[in-house]
Amino acid sequence: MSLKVFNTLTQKKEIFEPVTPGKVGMYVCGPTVYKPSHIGHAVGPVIFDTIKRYLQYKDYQVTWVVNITDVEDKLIAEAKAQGCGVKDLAERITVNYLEAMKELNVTGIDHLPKASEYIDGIIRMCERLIEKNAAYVVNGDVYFDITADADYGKLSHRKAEDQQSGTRDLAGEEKRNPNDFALWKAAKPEEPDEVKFDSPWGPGRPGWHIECSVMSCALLGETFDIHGGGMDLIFPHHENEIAQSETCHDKTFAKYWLHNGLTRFNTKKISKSDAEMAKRMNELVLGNLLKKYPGELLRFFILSTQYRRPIEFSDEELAAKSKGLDAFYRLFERMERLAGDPYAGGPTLDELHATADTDPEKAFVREVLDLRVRFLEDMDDDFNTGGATGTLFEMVTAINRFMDTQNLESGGDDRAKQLAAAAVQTLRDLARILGLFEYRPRREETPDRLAHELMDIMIRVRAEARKSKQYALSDMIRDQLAAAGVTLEDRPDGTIWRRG
RNA sequence: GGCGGCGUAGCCAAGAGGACCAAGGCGACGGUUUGCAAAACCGUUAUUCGCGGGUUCGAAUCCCGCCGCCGCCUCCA
Repeated sequence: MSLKVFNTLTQKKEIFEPVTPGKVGMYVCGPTVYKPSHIGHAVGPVIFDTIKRYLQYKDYQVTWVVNITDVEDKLIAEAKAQGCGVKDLAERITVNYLEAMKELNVTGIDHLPKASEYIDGIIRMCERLIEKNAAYVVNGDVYFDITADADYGKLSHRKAEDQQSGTRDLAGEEKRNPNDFALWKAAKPEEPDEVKFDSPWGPGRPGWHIECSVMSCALLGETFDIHGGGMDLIFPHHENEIAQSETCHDKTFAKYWLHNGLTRFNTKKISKSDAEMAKRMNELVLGNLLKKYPGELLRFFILSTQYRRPIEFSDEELAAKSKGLDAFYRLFERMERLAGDPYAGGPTLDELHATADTDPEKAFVREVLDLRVRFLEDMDDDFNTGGATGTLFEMVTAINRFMDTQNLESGGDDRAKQLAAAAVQTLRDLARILGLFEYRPRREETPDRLAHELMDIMIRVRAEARKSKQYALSDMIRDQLAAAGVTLEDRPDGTIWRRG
């Protein structure tokens, strides 16, 4: 099996072969840190974190870079509006972003370079492009001349002359071509000193695209494997990165371009600059969502579809996904009752494979192993996490069925239990690739000890009532607990309770 | 106007020429189990893949033409 990835550049699925065998460099455009991140910003990190996990599973050594753009027009405007420093604002929003990443179990980022820390490199790249006659200086601004790049437009598959010119006048008279873009912007007198950097062209700051070219080159080299980001970045951002990097180095910039679909809300793309959307942004800000929903649920929600598709965000859909996740948590709880540990260790399914002796055991092992193959085939097919999560559900059903038919709760033999535990391990090994079920379920906050003791008493009293067939009483207890948000389950090995 | 994406059951979502009279999840409805529930399991819920043509022995999958939704072309993950 070989991994195939959809490359925006060629618009085809291609077999993945890294530039250097065994190693993968991956760069993903991160946030401009001027306002708190919303759910749409989580999609990229979650999917690329999963991609990194899968590449590591396939034994690649992966270096993942996510940039932080901390010098930019919007930051300056927002800092002014808030009456704080640009740097102060950037740091605050960055911390907020990283907290959300942690909750989403995005753990794979190796480098988080900030544009403000690469000013020297940015200036050097500008100089190099000017030397190569691919850039020109006008009144302290430096522009890239797109006619210097014969391939310009190859990523977004568009020709500059076919484009409708923007409604906004971008001081176009300074530029030779309307599509030329700023590599360096001269400082304006009213801007704060902290965003004025010295350069050969006078004080100023980097244009929007160049920091990615410089930082990716510094950390991953002139050519690297995967460049990712949201679909909305294809043009002009990524197109311009390619133009300046390839013109500067005369080398391929990134081999594979992966773009995730955009998140919608009421069928429209989530955007901070959309007025209607801005009104409801509180519902979409990651910090708020994470107070309402576990990070694992948001991650699962994002991964339950193929990353190139748009995702429609809604509370209803999240509630449905949450029900789905519960099936996994219940299986782990069931395992815990059987083995004392939801994530019980022991021999793996591969080790037990040869020793399964009865037909049901053999069929069970076979089924789980086949599902593992399907999971990996799905992941090999352009990281089809939607299909992969489907096989995980099928695994849950297979394991539950095996537990049922082998009567594991009312005795059952030890080797059947061992097989069930090994199957749960297999399930978790795969889920780990998706960044799921790595930790003990946290779906309900730990109730205090008193609650536990009271529930124990309640359950014992109800058991007595049931023993003497006083069902009216036992049902009353159950109904009233249900009304209080506690569900009882009478199982062969005793009654358990849970919230919700 | 140019470029790109999407349209599969009530909802979400895999499948991208034959193993598909289309995975899986949520929901709904039956059944097993249970004192009754809950949970779990089993079954039913798309003879059909936006619409119309075409290519092919064969199409949800390829081609052409429509229709609808969305994105980019201006800051955006």
